Amino acid sequence: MDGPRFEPVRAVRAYERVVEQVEEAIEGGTLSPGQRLPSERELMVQFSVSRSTVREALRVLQARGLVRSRPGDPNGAEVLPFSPAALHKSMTTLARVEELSLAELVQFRMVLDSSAILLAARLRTDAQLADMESAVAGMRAAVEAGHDAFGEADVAFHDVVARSSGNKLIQICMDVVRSIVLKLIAEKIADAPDREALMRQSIRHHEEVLAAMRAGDGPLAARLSRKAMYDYYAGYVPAAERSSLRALLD
Amino acid sequence: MDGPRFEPVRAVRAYERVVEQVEEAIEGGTLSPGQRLPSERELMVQFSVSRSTVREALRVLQARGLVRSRPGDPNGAEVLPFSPAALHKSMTTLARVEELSLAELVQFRMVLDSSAILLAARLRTDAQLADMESAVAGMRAAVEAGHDAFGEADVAFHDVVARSSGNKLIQICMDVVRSIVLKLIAEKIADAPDREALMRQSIRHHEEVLAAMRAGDGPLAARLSRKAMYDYYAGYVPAAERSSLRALLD
DNA sequence: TGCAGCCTACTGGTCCGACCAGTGCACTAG
DNA sequence: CTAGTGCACTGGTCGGACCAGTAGGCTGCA
Repeated sequence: MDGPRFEPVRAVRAYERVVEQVEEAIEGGTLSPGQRLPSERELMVQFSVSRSTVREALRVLQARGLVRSRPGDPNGAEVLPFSPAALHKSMTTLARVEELSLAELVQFRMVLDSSAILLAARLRTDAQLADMESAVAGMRAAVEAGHDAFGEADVAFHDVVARSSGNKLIQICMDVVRSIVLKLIAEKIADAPDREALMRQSIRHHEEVLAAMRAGDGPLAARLSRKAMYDYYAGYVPAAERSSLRALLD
Repeated sequence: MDGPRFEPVRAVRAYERVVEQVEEAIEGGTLSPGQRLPSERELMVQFSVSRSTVREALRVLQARGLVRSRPGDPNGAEVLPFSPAALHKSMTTLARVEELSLAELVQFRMVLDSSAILLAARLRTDAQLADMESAVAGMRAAVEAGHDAFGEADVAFHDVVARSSGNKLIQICMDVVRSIVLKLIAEKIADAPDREALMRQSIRHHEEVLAAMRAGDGPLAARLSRKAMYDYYAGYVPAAERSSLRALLD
């Protein structure tokens, strides 16, 4: 026997215990979205801490996207429904701190997008397929309307696909990573010399993927989507890292 | 013309502007990990706000994993290197709020793991392959040593694979999702009646995957890994959702 | 009776000043 | 030269104060 092994009691600050309790109440369902927390002055009585402490705790909870408070609101802070905002934030930070290269982000998109397509090809409903059709139609219509509209239609297509995959985690991550990638290369895309040709090629690619999905051939659709994304983004990735992207092509 | 469209100026709180400035300094590289922020009393002079405001800002930055402060430290808060802790936290919340089912998490792991294996099969170095071999050897040795040791060896294997994929984002997401899944079913696994048989089957699966990677057959290795993970986890997933997992098998 | 407008009692946001328990460093006493 | 002791800081917490908002009840007019 080593004798009783005592853990070092790391000092736990007061506001942390407040955060903990509220967090458990929310995650445990005692507090559900839409409900209100007591006012700060009431909380400071219940927890018997000062208002500063209560407020620091609320700031943390707010940063985690769990609650929101509005000045002047006669009720206390509002418990929010979950939103991937916090996830989005931390992933964006990860990318911004330059820890992530564009190649890694694009590669991740290739993985997620093709997986979503594979799943959607097998699990989609007819209504969802129709939504995809109309999204591609929207892309066609947007060629003339300028680059912004085209981008939006493109995003709409991938959104439908992500929803059709039936996996919310894939959907959220795709959304997050896509917006990061688009922000990173927004100006480069706008300056592309042959924008219209790129758009038409992109539409052709989407039509091919869609056809494969309609036919129920998931693996083909997935393969086509990886190829399409490679063709679209490879130019923006430093040549040295392109081979790691090609490793995902068959 | 609609006339000039004015955006509603949503009230931006003082502490938010403090957060913003510090965040930009960190993400822009002006402040790099290991460096110290000025003390709270110094910050309140620089930003000309009260200490409460400074502290609320610091709480937010701390919640985002960007800084850490220690009581009594003669220097100010420390700028932290990026860690996926915040990512982990938000994804865990997402899972706890019951927004994410076990099936979705396992499915996501199947996608990420098989993609990492596909990439690793093509991009791995010989040293990394050797690490994988020894990880599997560790799994064999751990069968007798009990379930915890086996789990650790298993994790070690997948960690090497993730590193070998060359994609930090895949690596981080795998780590986060894996730990969430393992926590969700930890007790169920411990109670499994035929633990040893499961371990031996798992080892066989890993050996097959490893053989395919050694041979450079990425697609085969990826397919095997999806199958292996399905076999391992399907039992814990409600029957109704299993079909969505099978959609990833060929 | 009906409604427009004011009034009040709250809310959160910010500030100030104070105290405490830690920490590191310089200085002192041996 | 070193061991020990203060001191001057740090962050954590507290309490009180003021402000600009909001919502809902109340009043007074039509």
